[in-house]
Amino acid sequence: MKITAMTQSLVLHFGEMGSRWGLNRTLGQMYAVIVLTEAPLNADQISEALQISRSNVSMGLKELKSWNLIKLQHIPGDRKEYFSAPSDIWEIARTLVVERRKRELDPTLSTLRDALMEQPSNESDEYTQMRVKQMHDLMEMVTLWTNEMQGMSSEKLATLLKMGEGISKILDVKDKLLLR
Amino acid sequence: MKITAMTQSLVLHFGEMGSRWGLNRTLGQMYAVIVLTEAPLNADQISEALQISRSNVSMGLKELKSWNLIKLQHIPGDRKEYFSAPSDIWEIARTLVVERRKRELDPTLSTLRDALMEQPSNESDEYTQMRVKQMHDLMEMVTLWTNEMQGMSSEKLATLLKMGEGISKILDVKDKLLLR
DNA sequence: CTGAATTTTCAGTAATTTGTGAAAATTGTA
DNA sequence: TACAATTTTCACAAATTACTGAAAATTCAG
Repeated sequence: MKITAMTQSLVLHFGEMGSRWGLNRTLGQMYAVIVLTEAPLNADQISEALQISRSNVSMGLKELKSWNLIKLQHIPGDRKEYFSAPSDIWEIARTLVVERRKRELDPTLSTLRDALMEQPSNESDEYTQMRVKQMHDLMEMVTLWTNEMQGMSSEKLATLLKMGEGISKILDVKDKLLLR
Repeated sequence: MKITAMTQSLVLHFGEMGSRWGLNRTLGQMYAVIVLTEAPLNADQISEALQISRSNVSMGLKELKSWNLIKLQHIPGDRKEYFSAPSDIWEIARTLVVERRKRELDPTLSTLRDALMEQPSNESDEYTQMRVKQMHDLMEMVTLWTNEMQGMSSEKLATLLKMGEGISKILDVKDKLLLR
């Protein structure tokens, strides 16, 4: 499959960024081409578009599946598997947030909890546990938020995010009008 | 410098996580020991605590400086440089968010803008641009939010984050009571 | 059930990233 | 200014991660 110059340059950029996003170059490129192309793509097309081996594509697809970022579909009369990204960009964002949380926060939260269970052996450990507690509480709040986000419709999420600079004011209003 | 068993196990964990956080193993370990230790540390102490070379510490500190994650201080009568993390965990979180945004979002936002300026050469490019527009708008909103976050006090940030499941309700209330 | 089409696995290699020691540069005090 | 203490740089080595082709496994139409 041939890709346009515009797609090509975007694909290269997302490849560069891939590693910063906890993926890697190839995964970034693969997801870019899938997201930016309207029609579902099969592995051979991706392999050709990105000039990477078929086996590399297979491994990449496996990874993208584990991130829940792609949808598998079949085309009548064609035995190949075709992949596409959700058409709703908010759905992609929601998925990314929750999957990153799983990978970046959950394991740490569990380790922090373990550390809090231990008996501090001296003042140094007491300070350490104090810090651990702070981190733990913060991360738990972030987890609550990402869970909340999962339950929100794309419309509501868009509204919330659009509030941007308004959020601080809403907080004030809430304090003043609703909770006292 | 000797570190306690508790700190040791936390340091190892943060090392593991380091790479998932856009840092790397050593950087994760270094920041962990700095955050979890009450007293400011010098490069030799870090080198000894983590069993890594002095030059590696130097490079790591350089990187942590570029992330604005550590504070340099001097101890009277000692020529060495000592480093510590902010005592306010929210300050650390704010810094992490803005620095990650700089590295993970800003460059992409700029690339997406460029792509939107181009003239689509066919329908395929038109679809691509539509997707690019969606991503661009979403990322711009996230940027707005992180900017907003920078201006918020730790107390306010904690209040906001604590709202957790309440956020959705606040949104509803805002719609009903305040904007009509 | 058979076999061609398709996908996955995996061992070896290639590419990239990280870590080290030695040397250079910088700092600050006497 | 001179020099010892300290930090930084950098070329190379070590470790890790990513990619490939070939072979194995799976799928499904006939």
